[in-house]
Amino acid sequence: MPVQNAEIAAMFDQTADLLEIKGENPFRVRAYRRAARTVEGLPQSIRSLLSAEQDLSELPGIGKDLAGKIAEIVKTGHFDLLESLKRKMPGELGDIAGLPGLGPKRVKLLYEKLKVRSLDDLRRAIKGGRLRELRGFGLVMEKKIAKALEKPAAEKRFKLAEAEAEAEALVAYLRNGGRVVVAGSFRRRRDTVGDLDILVTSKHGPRVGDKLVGYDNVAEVLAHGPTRTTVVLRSGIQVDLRAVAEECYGAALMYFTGSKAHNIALRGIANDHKWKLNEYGLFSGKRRIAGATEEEVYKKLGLAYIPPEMREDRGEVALALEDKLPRLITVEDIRGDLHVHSDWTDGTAPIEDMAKAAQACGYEYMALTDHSRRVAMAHGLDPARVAKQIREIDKLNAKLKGFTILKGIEVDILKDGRLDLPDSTLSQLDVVVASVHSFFDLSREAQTDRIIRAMENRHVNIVGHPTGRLIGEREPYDLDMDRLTSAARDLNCCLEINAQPERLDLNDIHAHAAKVKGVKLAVSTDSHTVNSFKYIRYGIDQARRAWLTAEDVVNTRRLADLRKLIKR
DNA sequence: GCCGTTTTCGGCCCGACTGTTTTCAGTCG
Repeated sequence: MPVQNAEIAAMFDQTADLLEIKGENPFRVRAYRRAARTVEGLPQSIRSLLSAEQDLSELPGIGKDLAGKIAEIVKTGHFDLLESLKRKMPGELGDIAGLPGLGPKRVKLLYEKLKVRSLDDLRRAIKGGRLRELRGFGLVMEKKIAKALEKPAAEKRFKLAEAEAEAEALVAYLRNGGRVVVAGSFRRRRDTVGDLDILVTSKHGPRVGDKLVGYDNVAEVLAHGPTRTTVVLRSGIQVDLRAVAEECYGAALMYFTGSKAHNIALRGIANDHKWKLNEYGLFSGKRRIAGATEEEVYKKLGLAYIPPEMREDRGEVALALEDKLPRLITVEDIRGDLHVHSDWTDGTAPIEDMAKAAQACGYEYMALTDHSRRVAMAHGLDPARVAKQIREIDKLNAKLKGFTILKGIEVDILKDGRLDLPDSTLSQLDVVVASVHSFFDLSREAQTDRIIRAMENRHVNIVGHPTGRLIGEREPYDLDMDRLTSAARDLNCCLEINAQPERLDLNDIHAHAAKVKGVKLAVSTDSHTVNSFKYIRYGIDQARRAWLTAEDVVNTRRLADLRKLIKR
């Protein structure tokens, strides 16, 4: 089984954990972490880069040594350094370091003084009252750790849309005349959000922290200082509140938006100029030379303004230095939705209502793409009902002004890659979206073959929700994304970014990989109700994170151009 | 371990808060 990028990243992360506990040079530790992020965020698989004889040491944060180690892992499936570290100390030490209050130093102490090698060892040490006797530990910390062991912090990340609902309520509550803005991965529009980072500007900073502590939904207060307050809400989501003065707003917003790796890169640039960048501003000695707005700070650093969605240290800083950032797609660029259901199958509204809702979004067109017969639960259409629906759409189109309903289908991809409707039916349609709705657990090879075979049918214009994931509920099915995107390029078939908040599929990394290969994408809502068209912005969020421009997305085109573009 | 129009050696982001101390180390983001 070929090694995946994510597996290499995980090996590097674990290596970093163990090196850190061992007390290694912290910069060496950081190098492994940085490399893990680079590998993880790579648009292509390491395997394909190697077989194309690409020099891995050209990747950011990867030098000659790590390039060699990556090659070793791909070739052998093993990583010598990690394995020898694990021989010397238990691999689970990394898990222990994940507990609140426990970092590398204390874990090392636990291991050396109390022979704690596992979470169970730790439980026993606490029971025996041995923890509190260690230097740097105490009764309070012992209790905190015991509690965390008892109720393993559900390492939960929240869907962006869920976090948004929580954030909006909280922002409304905290509003105080100053600014209240949610930063962090929420502002970078990541598909899932681990915690809410809220920035407020106020002359009464400490009082805003007090107000947060008094919020109805607060379950626990983790920290509460004059400028920073951390709480956990009942839903389990953590909130970090930070108060700064107005003149620091821009620098603080950058600091709090992250990502951490992006911030480190910017601070490195500040360093090159003998300046210092922190959450209070950009400083030359003690003099603040920028900080009130983000634009000002980026400009002073010699960078173009980097949109939050790109701030992942995936090459955006280098592009900004050369003023070569892509112009990211916006919701306003979208001219139509190419994946829409009606009450003919599992949608809730008649075709006409869906069309009117789409038109109300300012769209020129939508493709009606109800399910095919195989998806029986949804009363999927057979050829006869498709024919009937086509006549219905013709009637509606004659009635509608300035709007076109495209005849379409979301045709089911069968287990062997054949389609659920005959070519004679598909050929009558304007837009064919082909999707997998069954047999999620095929082998990687079989699943990839299956979807490529479906794409080989020249009536197929778009592959719908290509990985099938449901965030937090169902893993993506096993796919060779490299082969899939190459096939999409060669066959001139589009891939979808499905904007349903629980799908967001393709994700940012895969969508970026597709773009890099020259594959066109469709950003669609998969709407089943008249109110779902608004989800388009979640799809656009991920498209922006994938660095897509309007050019990369087919449904930014006027209808005539769209027809030409998706024709095969 | 990475990286380089101030460097191939010597740097490597920066500050808040907590719990443990008696002036600060460790953790966290």
